[in-house]
Amino acid sequence: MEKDISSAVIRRMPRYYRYLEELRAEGVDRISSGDLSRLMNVTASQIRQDLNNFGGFGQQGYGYNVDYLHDEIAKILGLTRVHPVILIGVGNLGQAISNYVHFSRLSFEIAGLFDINEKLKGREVAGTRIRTYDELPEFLKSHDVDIAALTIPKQHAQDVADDVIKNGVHAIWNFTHVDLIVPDDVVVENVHLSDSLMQLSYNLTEREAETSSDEE
Amino acid sequence: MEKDISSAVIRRMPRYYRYLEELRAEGVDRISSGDLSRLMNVTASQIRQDLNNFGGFGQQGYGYNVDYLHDEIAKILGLTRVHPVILIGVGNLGQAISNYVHFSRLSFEIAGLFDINEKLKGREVAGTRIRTYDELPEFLKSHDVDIAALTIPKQHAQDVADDVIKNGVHAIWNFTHVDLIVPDDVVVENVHLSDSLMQLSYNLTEREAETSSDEE
DNA sequence: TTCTCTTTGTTAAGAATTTGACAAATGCAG
DNA sequence: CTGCATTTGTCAAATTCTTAACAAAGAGAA
Repeated sequence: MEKDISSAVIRRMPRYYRYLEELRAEGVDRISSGDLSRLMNVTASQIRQDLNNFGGFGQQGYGYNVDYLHDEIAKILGLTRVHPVILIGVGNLGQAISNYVHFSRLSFEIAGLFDINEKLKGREVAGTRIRTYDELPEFLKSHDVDIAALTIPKQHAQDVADDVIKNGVHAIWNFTHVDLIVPDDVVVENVHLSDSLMQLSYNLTEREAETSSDEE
Repeated sequence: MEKDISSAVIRRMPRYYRYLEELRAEGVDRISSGDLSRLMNVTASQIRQDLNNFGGFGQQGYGYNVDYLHDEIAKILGLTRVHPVILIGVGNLGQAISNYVHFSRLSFEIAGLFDINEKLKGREVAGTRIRTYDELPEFLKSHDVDIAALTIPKQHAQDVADDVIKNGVHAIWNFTHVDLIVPDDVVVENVHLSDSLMQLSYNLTEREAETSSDEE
């Protein structure tokens, strides 16, 4: 692409996409940045600025065509093709994520499930049978895999990351509570549930402090 | 507290906390912002700046005492008391989250589990029996609940949020794919898995574009 | 104790992000 | 077809966030 887009912008794109899906489902066929800004609770200026990083999708005096903008954002986000995902660690969270990926109408599909626990071998989750971890290298040689989701204890996280990277995976969806060290050409997206919960705890604690001191 | 702390700072605090836990577990008893910066891959300046929002926890010529700083951050994040959590929607994800909260060594405990599905009634997850959704108001009257985790289909999200708020809950951990509309005195923390996956997809797509064009 | 080295807290500069403003383009009513 | 109303794309100002720099404080060696 052209320029480097700021990560602040990228973080907001999926949200735009969600709202456009919603609007499309409701049969709305055009929307102005002003209306969208009221809906999403952001400034209209930010919406226009964000979208213009990728091109002029709107039209003066008209606004944005919902279908068109939706599809353009899908292209931007790389959702126009299906991304095969493997998931490693089929515990509670792993199963939940597998089902989530499997059933969501997103552009991702479960290509394989792996677990260190031999007892799980052969069992099916989200329509896919579980393989043992030692089948992983072989599997990655014969299958095109875009993303590895890591839902394993943090002790193994870095080792498993190293393994999948060594076998050609370039994107990791990391649910473990550690920050992975990876080469420059590998992208990592963290879902740190504990961090999220701690932030909530902070905000809750703040709220209580404010409420009790009767506000300023 | 004193001033309003920027949300950029708050987002980073749980990460500091994680690293301090790790250091403490390793028996390290002091650390300088410089060493921590190398470990965490952020600037030392940012670490000092961030911490100083809350007070001077370090000492010139010495650095920070790991135990002390750990405990101070725990206080800041509101982790020094146990937060009772109810969870609504005991599907795959709900069970995973329940177990996660139950087994993690964090300051949160599952106080109740609720599901609309009558068939689940009485079953146990993470050591807690599942109640039906209509027991919720009664339950909230007799129990002190800090946080409601929502792991339900997005169609019900806003209604359920309204219900728990009406019954006195002030913090929502939202796993649904919609943005909730809540009063000013209610805090919401979103875990939007789909957004996260889309960001990963974007970064992966970008990476591929860069690689194929042989870089600049 | 004294001197040197380390390291913080803090101020200020620099960078990035967000918001505001408006000219130019287009829609739409009459 | 004309003219007013709408709305974008973009430039500039304002704000927020990050990094750099350094004086002051204390650690630790001799």
